[in-house]
Amino acid sequence: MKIVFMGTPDFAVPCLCNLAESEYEIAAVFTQPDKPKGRGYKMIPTPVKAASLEYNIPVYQPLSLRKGDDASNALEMLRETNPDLIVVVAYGQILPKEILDLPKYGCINIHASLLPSYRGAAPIQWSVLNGEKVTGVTSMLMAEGLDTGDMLLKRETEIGENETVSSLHDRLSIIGAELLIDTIKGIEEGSIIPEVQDDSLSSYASRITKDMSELDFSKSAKELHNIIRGITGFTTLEGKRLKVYDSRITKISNAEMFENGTVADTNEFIVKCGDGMGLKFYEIQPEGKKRMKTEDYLRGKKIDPGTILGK
RNA sequence: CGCGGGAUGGAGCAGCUCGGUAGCUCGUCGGGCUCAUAACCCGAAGGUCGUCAGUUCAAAUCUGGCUCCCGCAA
Repeated sequence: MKIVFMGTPDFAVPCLCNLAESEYEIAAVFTQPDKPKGRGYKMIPTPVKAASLEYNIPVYQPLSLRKGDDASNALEMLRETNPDLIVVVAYGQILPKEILDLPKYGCINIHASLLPSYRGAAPIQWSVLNGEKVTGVTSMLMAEGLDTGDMLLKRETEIGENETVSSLHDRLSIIGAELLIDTIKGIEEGSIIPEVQDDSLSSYASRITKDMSELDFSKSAKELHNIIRGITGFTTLEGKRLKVYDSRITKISNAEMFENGTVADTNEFIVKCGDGMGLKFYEIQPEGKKRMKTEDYLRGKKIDPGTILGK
């Protein structure tokens, strides 16, 4: 079985590695072009590119698969390669019909949700954001619509009450890598019966934007906790940005004494939220500093009683 | 050369403006108190103040270069 792999971020790397170490042949890897990123606008290779180079697999980075010279070159290259299967994992580009129809077994995709729920760009974040208790990974045959193809295999996993997006992401990426191998085996053996998605049950996980992660303390502690877990919250403390990576919901006494967003307990960094519950910050990152446990932060920094966040 | 913050015993910080004895909150180790303890008391170890050079009688502190970390923006 000759395979072409398409993927870009960290999530796709375990899939690529599993495949590279399997009996299957990866003829080529497609990933998004390097872009100037980060401080100083340095060019950073995508995680999938970095991994591909480790395995000495040729990497292609067309600007687009749908239009321009890059697209026609890519199509031509794919025709020459003539893969039996194209595997797409968080590639970040839409595949045109000519490519979808090209491989003998078609194109399959690994998606980090239990389809038809959370189709789209940010399924992991949204499942945490919405406080879901269960999520999973689905493999599917790709169709022209976004994550609408027929489903092949699924695997579930529970989301812990205080689980953060990073641990869930890592777990799903491992599960996805296993599911990918199982799916390919199943396709070869012809043992999988594709299942059509019920569009009436579908939901869409749109891209996450900056403003969504700003902590608004008029919201309930639970909502804020989910934002922190799902997309990392931020607020301001004494005019400086404070990222919040991990938190716990707690009760606070005399909640009515405090305005929303007040640090009700300065020894533990518990903040009063809109529903009268408290949110204890567990892991934070002040501007210009490293990410650290709140416990460590408070050893050096004393918060003035009555401090209100976000102002 | 996109804008900005930072590097001080194991952790988190202060000290730098106005150069001259290394500080704070913890942790660690030893001892004490206690039925007991993460509580309390006493004591100890542990730092060439990121790195290289310069100014100076004297540099954590002033000047310049370098390395690494981080926030914003993309």
